[in-house]
Amino acid sequence: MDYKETLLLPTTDFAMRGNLTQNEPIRYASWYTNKIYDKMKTARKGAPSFTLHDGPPYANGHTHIGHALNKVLKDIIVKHNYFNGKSVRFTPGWDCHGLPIEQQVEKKLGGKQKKELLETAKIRELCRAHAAEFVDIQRDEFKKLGILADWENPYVTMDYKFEANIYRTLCGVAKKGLLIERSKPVFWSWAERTALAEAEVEYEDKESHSIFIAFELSDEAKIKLGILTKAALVIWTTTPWTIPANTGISLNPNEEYVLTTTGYIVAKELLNSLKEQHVLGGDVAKTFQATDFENMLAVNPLNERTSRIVLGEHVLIDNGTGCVHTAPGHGEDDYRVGLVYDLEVVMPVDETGCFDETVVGLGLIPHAETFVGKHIFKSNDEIIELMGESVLKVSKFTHSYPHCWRSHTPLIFRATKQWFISVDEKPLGEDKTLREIALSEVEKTLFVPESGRKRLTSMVANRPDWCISRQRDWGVPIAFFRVKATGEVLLDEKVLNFTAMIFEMHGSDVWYSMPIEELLYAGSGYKADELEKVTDILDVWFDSGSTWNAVLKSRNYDAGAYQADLYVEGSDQHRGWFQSSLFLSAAVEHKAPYKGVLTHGFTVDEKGEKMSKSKGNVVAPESVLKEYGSEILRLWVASSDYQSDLKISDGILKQTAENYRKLRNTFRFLMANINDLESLVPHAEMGELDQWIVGVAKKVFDDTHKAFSNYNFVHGMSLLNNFIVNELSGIYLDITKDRLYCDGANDKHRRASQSAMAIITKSMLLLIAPILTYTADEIIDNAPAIIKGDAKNIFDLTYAPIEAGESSFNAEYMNEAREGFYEIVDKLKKEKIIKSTLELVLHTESKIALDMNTTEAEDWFVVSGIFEDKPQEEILGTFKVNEDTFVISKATKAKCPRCWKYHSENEDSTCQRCSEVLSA
RNA sequence: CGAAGUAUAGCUCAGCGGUAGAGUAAUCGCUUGAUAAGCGAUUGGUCAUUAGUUCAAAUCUAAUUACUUCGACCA
Repeated sequence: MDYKETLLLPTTDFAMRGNLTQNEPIRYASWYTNKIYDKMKTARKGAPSFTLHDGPPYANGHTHIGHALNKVLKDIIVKHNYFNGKSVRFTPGWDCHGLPIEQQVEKKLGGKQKKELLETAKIRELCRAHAAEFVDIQRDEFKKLGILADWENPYVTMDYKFEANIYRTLCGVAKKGLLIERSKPVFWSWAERTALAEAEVEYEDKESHSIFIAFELSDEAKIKLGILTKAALVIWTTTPWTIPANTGISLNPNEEYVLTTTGYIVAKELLNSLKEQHVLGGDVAKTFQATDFENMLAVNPLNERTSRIVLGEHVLIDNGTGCVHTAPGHGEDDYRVGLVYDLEVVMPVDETGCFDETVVGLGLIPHAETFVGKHIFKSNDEIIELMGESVLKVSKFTHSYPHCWRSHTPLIFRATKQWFISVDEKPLGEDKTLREIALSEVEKTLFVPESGRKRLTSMVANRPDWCISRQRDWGVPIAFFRVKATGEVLLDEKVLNFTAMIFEMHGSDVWYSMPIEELLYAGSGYKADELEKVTDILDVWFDSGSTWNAVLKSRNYDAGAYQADLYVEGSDQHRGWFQSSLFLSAAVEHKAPYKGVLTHGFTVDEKGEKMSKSKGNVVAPESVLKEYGSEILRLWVASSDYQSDLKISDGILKQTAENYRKLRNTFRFLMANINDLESLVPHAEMGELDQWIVGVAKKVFDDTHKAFSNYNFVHGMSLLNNFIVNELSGIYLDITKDRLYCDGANDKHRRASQSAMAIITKSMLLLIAPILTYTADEIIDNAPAIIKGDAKNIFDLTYAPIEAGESSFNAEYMNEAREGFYEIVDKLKKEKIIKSTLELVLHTESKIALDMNTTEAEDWFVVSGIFEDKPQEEILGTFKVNEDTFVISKATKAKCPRCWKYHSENEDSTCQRCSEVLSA
């Protein structure tokens, strides 16, 4: 007789294989059509809230694996909070303005010349369309990852209302008195008449002058230094045309400088080299520290203007003279040191690269009138000539020099009027500066990992004023009116409010298309023809830095609360979004926009190297979805340590897929085993092993849950995985098979073990639901009522910790016994002495083993008996636990044909238990 | 060049002063009543390198190397 039919074998419709690549898109589509995100909001109405504020990716190009990591991580965190009963919001966003899009559009148009033929308004229209296209593309790509968010109402920084709110944030900063206008040098192409970005600069060879010039110390300085002779600092430069704009000379604060017998001052280190070059002669007359010269004055030999001696770490002593010509209007380092010493920014060059009236007004060059309108590069020789004997040496040489990438003409550094947010001013009504507010807010913020705090702190502490203006087309305009006559900017609140209102209705593009009179409200009292528009746009960091205001504080989105609970971005955003958001929020609201900041590393290949097309190690999200499915990608995110860089490769994904199968199959087996369970057996009535596994599960799930709540998913997943492999699947699910399959359906042992499994299944299901949401939802589709209740899908459920009572089971001892037993069993099997452990019985003096319920103890070892007396049969092996000996021998009874335990009187008849079950 | 982070078995990660751990992969075996599954056993590491502190270092300190990120018209 075949007894298989009389057993209660596991049954379920939940497939062993997920077939994820096929099935995920179907389920995801149903989530979106059934508006699951909205239902999640309804389900947690009135519950405590959790706001994760999404940082906007740039709406250009397809998403890569780094985007996928970022959004999946956010999704896991949001869902973890949701499944723990919180009311969650996740409004995704996109950054839409900025140069890269402008450049893409330019490329499509076929070059800058063609672009310049178009009106700014038309260019902006094309940029807008480009960004909109990629918002759609990226949104679809994110949705394929199973991310639940308000995809219908994302925030898009080019939306009219959004642009208006960026502008309002700017006005808010201005209202606090933190907005200032100041000159700052930028890369400038005089041929193209435009500022350039670093990426638009190419280095090419150029022939330049090499010129040494002596700046005589002022008489006052000489007196202070006790110098009676001629004494001139010698500077070296390759750009004679910047000498008119000289306002300082920089020395290295850590160097010694010498006065020569011939009356020149240079760095001691460089004296010999300068003598060899025949720049100057003589010997050391006197030695000084650089600091001796600080704030003293020298005289510019070209125009007799004074030049302040300052100290700067940027001064190198590997060439030149150690005395660096400093013109804050024409150099980045010069500008910075100039800020420290408050040097005057002189900038007498117009946008075409010619000297302007300034040279006359300030008397920068003798006979200045002849230089007005003259190109700077054509003025070099004349300027050198005008300095006469102060020029110690002139030569020419070829070096690598920045050039414009389009016109291939040499660039210059040119100071232009820019808008800054002053970091060291106090916002109106506050007694701390913006920087101090930001720093104290960083202290209050939660950082994951903690090292982010230090990183952000040092960046906030050291950053200069924030230059927020850009000379570009595609951005939110710094929409201020300037009075033509005075240059003064109108910050009239009513004017600003009206502009914001117009932007809200028509978008900020109208700044370019509408005439001034229409941009002013009726009855403003200002005359349009006396005003001009500021045409600069805002740095895109200002856009994203405003999202706390435009998204969380405005009522335009259902996006959660300001301050957000958490910001989650890559570690590069310490200098980006975390900082721009912090400063704007601190400026206007005097607090950080976030309570917590979580950063993750970058995705790299298996060797830890960054992905690049040329290396061929790029893992595209699309190919992962096609090969493995989004669940595998999500599990990869959860099982990787995101605090440092995340390695991904095909091999790593294969391993992740294996782990997924283990998880999936464990759930399948659990469900299959409890499919006929209708009510739970109380904990006190469970067997020792059931109580034990429930207790272990409780501990593990509590720890896992805690790890997840601390955003430590790697650790949680590893705890969970260990439990599943070792205790649950490895032991408990194996040793309870006899009672589940062979006992009567309603046998108490069977029902108790099923109850333990049901308790574990439900808790574990909700634990992994934030990560493997697709799978959890599929499980609910196939789950018995004892798990499912009246839930329609996984989103109807909430995680609850296991409530476990006492367990008397001595797990440590019994585990050791089990290991000792299986070592011997392995040998017996390899020697073909036995095929199954059920052929064996144990004899022991162990109180712990003997005190257990006999069936429970047999099942623990999967043997057919445990006895106190000595074996009659041949001893097959012995092992010890502590001082207790266990002896293994063959069972004396016959194999029951139904349950395979050696409990029968003969091989043809079933054992007593099975006989009873069969006759019932 | 400067700042920050990371480095433990082929892979993913624990351990963070007291004799190197788990899972996975690999190898071998059992099982066909979880079966494109399950169970067991075995192999595998100078804890990046070097030098210190200490009775004792994977763990603390310093330097070095490799990789990654950041270093303002660029998201």
